[in-house]
Amino acid sequence: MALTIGQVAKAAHVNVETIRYYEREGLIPSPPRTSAGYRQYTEDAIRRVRFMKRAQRLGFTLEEVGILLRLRVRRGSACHDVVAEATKAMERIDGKIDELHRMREALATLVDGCRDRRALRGCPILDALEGTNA
Amino acid sequence: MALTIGQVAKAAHVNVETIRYYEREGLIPSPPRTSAGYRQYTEDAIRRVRFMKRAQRLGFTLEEVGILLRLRVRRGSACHDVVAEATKAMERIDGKIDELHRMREALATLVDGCRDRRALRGCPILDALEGTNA
DNA sequence: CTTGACCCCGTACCATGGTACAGGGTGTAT
DNA sequence: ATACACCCTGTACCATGGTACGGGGTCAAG
Repeated sequence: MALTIGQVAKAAHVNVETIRYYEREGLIPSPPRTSAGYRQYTEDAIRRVRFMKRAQRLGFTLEEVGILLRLRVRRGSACHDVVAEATKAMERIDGKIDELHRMREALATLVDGCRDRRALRGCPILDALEGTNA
Repeated sequence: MALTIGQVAKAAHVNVETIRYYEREGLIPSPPRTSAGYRQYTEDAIRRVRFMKRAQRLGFTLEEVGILLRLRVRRGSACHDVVAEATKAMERIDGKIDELHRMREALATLVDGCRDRRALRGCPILDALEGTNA
């Protein structure tokens, strides 16, 4: 049995309006409707919305999320483009992972300093990120 | 010699208005002024702004960035709170890193599928993230 | 057969994070 | 001494990503 918009929203921990907003923006496909006009979703919609929220928390815009969601292998078609786009995305992800590792390091330094009751001069967070690429 | 707002903006690759905005929002300290009222920054301001932009790209809000920037060891003071806050931040960072690794995996799967000219059914990005915590 | 929880559409509004003037002063190079 | 790039304040505006109505239809339970 198909899911209503309310069920999808609940499962994905978002507002009903958010799902309609995504549909308006073309980020999730318009689902089939019942004769009364109710949207009918499958489980896939839940996964999709969860993915969108996850990606947003990682600093991707909805536009970027849309690009990721449209990446899929269609037979005989634009494989080259898919690989190119996916590769670009992977590079950006690697960059993010690196930056997060550096931030983590900085915080660890801060905690250590605190634990040792050593006075740290300056701001370790800034210090630890010193000299990284703009 | 002190830096003008324009020099800081250029070095941090942001707009002059952005720096004034951060100051209004209390995210960077109000710098001293010349007798003519010009703001006088040090190199530190550049690092600070760069850090803010970096953190934003990683999905932190300016408010969260503000909390991170205020984390530092002050002698004799609230070490416990600093450790607690830093630990929380580290956990959130670890979560982000995990999610990014999963996204990366998903993209790698997609690229492999393309390279092998195998037809993948469904969307590998969604599939690879299946069953992860909401 | 009505009540309550849910759905529809449309439009307006909101918070965050800036960006863009307008109107005026500064500083230095020629 | 005048031009030009830069600084100041204030206020208005903008894009993104939603959120909140208002006015109305739907459907299952009692």
